[in-house]
Amino acid sequence: MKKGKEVTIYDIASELKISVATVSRALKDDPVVSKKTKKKIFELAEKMGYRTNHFARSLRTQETNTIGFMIHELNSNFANSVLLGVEKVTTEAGYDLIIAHSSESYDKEVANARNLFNKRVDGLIASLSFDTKQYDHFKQFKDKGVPVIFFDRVEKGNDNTVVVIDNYKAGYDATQHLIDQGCRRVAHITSNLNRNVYAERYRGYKDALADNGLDRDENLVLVDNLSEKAGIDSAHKLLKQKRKFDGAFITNDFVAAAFIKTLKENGIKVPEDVAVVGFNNDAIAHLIEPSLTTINYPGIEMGEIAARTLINHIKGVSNLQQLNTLIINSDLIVRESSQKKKKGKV
Amino acid sequence: MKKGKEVTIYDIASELKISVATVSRALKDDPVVSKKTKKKIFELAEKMGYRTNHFARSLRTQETNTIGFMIHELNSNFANSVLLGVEKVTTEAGYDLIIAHSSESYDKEVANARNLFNKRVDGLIASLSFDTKQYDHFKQFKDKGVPVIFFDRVEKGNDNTVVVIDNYKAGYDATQHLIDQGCRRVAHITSNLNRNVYAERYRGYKDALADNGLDRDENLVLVDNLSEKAGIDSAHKLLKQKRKFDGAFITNDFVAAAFIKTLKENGIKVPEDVAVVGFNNDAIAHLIEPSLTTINYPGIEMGEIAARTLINHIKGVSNLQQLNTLIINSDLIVRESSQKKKKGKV
DNA sequence: CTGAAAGCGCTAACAT
DNA sequence: ATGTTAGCGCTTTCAG
Repeated sequence: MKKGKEVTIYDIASELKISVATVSRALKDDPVVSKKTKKKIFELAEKMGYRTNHFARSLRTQETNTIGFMIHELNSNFANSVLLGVEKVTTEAGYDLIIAHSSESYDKEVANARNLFNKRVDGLIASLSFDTKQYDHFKQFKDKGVPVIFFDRVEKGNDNTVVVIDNYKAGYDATQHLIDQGCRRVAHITSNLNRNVYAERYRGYKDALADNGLDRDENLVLVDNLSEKAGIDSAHKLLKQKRKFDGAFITNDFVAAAFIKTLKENGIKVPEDVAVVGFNNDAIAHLIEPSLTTINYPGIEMGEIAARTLINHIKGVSNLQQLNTLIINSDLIVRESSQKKKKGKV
Repeated sequence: MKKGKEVTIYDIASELKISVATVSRALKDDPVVSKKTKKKIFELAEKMGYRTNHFARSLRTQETNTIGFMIHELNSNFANSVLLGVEKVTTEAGYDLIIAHSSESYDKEVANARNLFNKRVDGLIASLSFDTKQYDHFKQFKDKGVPVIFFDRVEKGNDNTVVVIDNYKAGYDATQHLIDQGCRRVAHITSNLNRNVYAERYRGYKDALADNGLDRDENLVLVDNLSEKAGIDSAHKLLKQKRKFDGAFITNDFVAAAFIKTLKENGIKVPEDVAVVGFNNDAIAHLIEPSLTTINYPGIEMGEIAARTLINHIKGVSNLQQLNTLIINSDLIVRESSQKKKKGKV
């Protein structure tokens, strides 16, 4: 950027003895320009090493061709899957992506929102951090007419467009499956219940127990931070309780892996003594022993859908106002860790 | 961006009855502007909801404040760690990051390079894809004076600045460790030997064998694509060979996990029958059983160093020409999967 | 189908 | 310490 002169449309125009307007039009493939002049222009542009100046263009058009991606953290399989999906779609559509992650901090999330706002993204795809309870920092986008799509961790009870899975159903199915396997005291290890995803899964868990006439024991519900340590600690806590538990629905595969490992180290057999269901279907799920029953959470798909929906809205192909909630399929994948009854490999 | 008028420095200037130049200077915190006027300007800017127009600025200054990040793929732990490190540093320094991944394809890599070049990134951080054998697509950056730093998969034999670990040493240490544990026939599962990382690890492997007076059997060296399937297939291939093997140095933890799982399914004990060393120290390494001995490959650190070095160069604090190779520490982490002799948990 | 010219918002000489 | 002004490269009316 510093050395050497950049070729501009003026250089091309004067070389070809035509006007910059024509060059500008030709470069955008405007049908109003004749094939002949277009050809000349393209060839010379290529030859001279011309590259469009996106700043000049954005300055003029007031469009940035940039999409902001706000995520609670960047170091999980799920987060990366979503990013992968988003990146795929935005790249294909010719948009740049600015990534900002909050490390689960509300303050950082606010700062990121401000930054992306100042960078004038054309649209925003966001997942909330753990402790976000206020949503004023998204208002500036709405005020300016910048579309926002939430995914996974979404702001509930508002007219936002959100892309989610049916977390209630997933929680219900996971718990029901454990009950079907003969579990009567099912623990639930989850995270901040202010976030829709965990709240909904918890609700599914509770309803499944109730629907099967099982008592619920709040001592079996542990809220932690989805770290590996959380899995280890939770296992220890549950093992210390007098009343035994025979199943666990854990809202994250990594936590589940650490949990199972800890159980095994303490002589508890999985699934014989305790059946376990995880969440996400991370790659780790089928590599540990026993392989982990889990809920498939298709991050790539979620990212693709969020990005595609946003871009369609930006381009005016569709309208976000018309749709509020996009629900992506998620399924229970049964592997060894939960099969008390019919044992089998997957 | 579309609705509502944006506030510009002209609005602030006319409101305050001063010149735009002063406003511009004040906003950049230029010491030449008096404290008093600065204060007035900041307050009004805040009140009016002013936000700098980065396009106008970039158009003027010819600086984009953007850094390009080219990576071979985005779906590995290592890749994400590097991204995390890069993102941290660039964000702190006020740079935007444009991410482009090649999915291990040379053609895509070329296209990405072109795109980032056209977007006029101020600098580039890149890791090469599998089959990249030609490097012309990086020439355009050098010609324009845009600094490029390679990491991990680097272009060798050139005067590029590269950030790497000592792959030779890592390969040597891993192999030596297996030999120390009593292994005599050590397999090596690796990937495309055109890439420096795998070539160097292989060289370390060979030298360690030689230095210990062990024969090398090329049938024990398998080149594959780092997929999970590669781990499974490799295990089957090795098991089919008449001559037994008693150790394996595998250039990727995920492959190693699948490899070990396959061995176990075939009644082979790890580490008793076959000792295994992986590479990367992914989270999975200590969650599988037996826990996996591996080489710690600090991706976050690598990303941070690459980004910091690049930015220092851009800002003129230091000069890339002066340094060619930055080597990051990596160590062997001994866990259960390799300990034939003294068993112990980690 | 092509051209002339204004202007997007900012910065940096060059004045004062 | 502050002001004037040209110009970064592009798009887009408006005219022809």
